[in-house]
Amino acid sequence: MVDRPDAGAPVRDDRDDGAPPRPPAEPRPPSMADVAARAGVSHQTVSRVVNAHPSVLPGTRERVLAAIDALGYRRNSAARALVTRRSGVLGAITVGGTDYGPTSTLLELEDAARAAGYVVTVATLRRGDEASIGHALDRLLDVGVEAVVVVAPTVGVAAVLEHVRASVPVLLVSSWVAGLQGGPRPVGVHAVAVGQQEGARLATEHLLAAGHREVVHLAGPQDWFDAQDRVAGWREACAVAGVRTRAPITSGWDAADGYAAGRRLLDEGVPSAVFAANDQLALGLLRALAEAGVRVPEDVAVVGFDDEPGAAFYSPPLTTVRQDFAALGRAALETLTAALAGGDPADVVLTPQLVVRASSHRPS
Amino acid sequence: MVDRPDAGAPVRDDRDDGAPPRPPAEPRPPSMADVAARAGVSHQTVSRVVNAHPSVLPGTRERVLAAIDALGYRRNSAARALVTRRSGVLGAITVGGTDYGPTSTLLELEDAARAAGYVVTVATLRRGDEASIGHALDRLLDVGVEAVVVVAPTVGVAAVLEHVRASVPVLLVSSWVAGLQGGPRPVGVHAVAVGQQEGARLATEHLLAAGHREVVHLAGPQDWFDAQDRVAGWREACAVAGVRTRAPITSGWDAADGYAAGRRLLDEGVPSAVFAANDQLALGLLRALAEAGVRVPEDVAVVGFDDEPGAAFYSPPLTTVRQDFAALGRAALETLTAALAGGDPADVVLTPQLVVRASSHRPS
DNA sequence: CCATATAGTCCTCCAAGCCCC
DNA sequence: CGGGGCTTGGAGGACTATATG
Repeated sequence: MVDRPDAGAPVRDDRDDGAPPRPPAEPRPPSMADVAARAGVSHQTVSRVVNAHPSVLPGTRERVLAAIDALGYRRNSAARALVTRRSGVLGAITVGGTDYGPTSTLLELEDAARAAGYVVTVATLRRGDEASIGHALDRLLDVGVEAVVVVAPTVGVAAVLEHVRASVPVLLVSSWVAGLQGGPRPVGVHAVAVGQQEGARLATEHLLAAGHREVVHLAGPQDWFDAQDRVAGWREACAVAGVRTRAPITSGWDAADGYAAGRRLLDEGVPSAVFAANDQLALGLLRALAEAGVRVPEDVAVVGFDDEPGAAFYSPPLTTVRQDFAALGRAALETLTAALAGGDPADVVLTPQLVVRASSHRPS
Repeated sequence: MVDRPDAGAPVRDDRDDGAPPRPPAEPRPPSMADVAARAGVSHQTVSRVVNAHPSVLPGTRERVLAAIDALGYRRNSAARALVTRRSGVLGAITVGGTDYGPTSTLLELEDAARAAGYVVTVATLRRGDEASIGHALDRLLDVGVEAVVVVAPTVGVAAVLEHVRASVPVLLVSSWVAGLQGGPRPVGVHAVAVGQQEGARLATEHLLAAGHREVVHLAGPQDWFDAQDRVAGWREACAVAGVRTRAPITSGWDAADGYAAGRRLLDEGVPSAVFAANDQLALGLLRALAEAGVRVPEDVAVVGFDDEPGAAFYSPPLTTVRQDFAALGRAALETLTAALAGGDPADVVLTPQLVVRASSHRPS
């Protein structure tokens, strides 16, 4: 229901000086001054109305709102950001393409951000190398984000964060402690995470409790903090149970990697239990085992990580570790708002949850 | 390597009038004027340098760059956007949570946008109802996006687009023609898509060519343009082959929906071929069939849509329709840049590709 | 050819003005 | 006549563009 911008607008009294005729200025969106003129008030009053300031008479407010509606006015975010020094924009860098974990985290983060009145600008990277992250960060800072969230960080962020020098708060969605061992954490850098190590421990303990004497780990790329943490949790659980470990099989995050690892296990000797670092790896593994006629869970028990949407429908349905991405997104935003308010919020670590399905049912 | 902002900065000669002492202003990021002062030039010259304007002496440029580096200056995007009327930001609305299609499209769009110097602000909606889309659009326009991309549109966008009245170009990633039947397309609204109807036809024809006399369609939610188009393609292929169709089984997009549909088929009578509207539906269907001891492809042939990352590793590996999301993202961005340049780019429809795997191998 | 001054962008904050009781 | 509620005008804010030295 938006009228044409100039419908009924008061005629501007162009000064009749000998100034050269202006070029036929391309249609400029209506400004606060236009609204003010139409409503017969000052631009300041219009500002008060749009910012819900109390000191405006109901009648005046009505007139202003009518003018706003008639002109189709929207306030100019650039001018607003310029003077308030606040853009209302958060930046998010995610690594890992369309993988379920990063995608869900971003989704929930954006949801929480929207609820808090922010908007999220993204840089979705395929690879987490230093250069990519550096460029992405630069871009985001260039467009004036108030804070940056790095989802699914790889070791490359460490070096990059030195460079940023905390011109805005930075939030890592990752277990920091395990990540950047050694160096002190730069100021202005915070962290929230679901306990990856704990999740891996849960998965491994589940298999060990079922009587398996060895749990092979199919690990993710080791330049990911999360992948490192999952290795650590697996190792820890095995150590506590006094079970020996072979070196984890390291690869990417994809089903194809899981399939390749499965082939390798079939060659080298199939263990009775495998903990895969994510569900896609587990899916590929399941496929390799099925092709070889190895039964799951009768011959091999398999556990994944993520509980991605299809996991309950794999063959067999996959036991896995679920992360509460919604809670993670909320925690991320709370941390960020606290940091933006000048505080120094503590890190948050959420607890993951084991979801038991058919792929791990029977001990050998 | 960023010095503290005021290191070595020239002392400002505060005027000695009786003005009240300013409050200890919170540390303001360095402005162009600060850089200019430090480099001993005017702010305009600094502007020239950062915008790679030719008319600057090499020596001057050096001094300015040194000052920029020393102060850790970055240009203020708000001020820049204010005067140029260009934010460098595109808005993207996606519907469908973490589903592979929308996610991939967004990823590739962002990639193309970055290459073109844009940054993308997202609103990731779970549901595509009118209110959600309307709010999301409002938010994006409020932060000053130059154009809006709507990924995976549902019928709700139609009404919303009336409302927007083309204050910025809008791009639908969807087959428009099939979508908003009837009403004329609003000006400033463009469309790019992978031919959904064609993809569905390819899938159905593949099954029919293998000798199946009936292809049951497991459809997606019918408030999605894409779901409607896939139904149309399936129907068209069946009609051409002179094969009768039962009403498609309509549901959501999830594996659980596919599973439920599978159970229903098991009750009502299992056809020899099923075309599922996406891979997750097919996955759920495969699971239901496997549980009932129905073999795929021996007893039932199954084809999906999307070729999501795990599809090649389902049991059995899934025949499906692949969409070139990278090309889609590029096409989207080309269309948008053309529209922003004042043109009226024609719609783009890309061709999908059938990927044949084990799930459809044998005719009955 | 290079550099500077000046105007203009649109908004928010601050101080001052108006009005009416 | 003075005060509170409502409104106004003017001063930035950081940058680009258009003349001017």
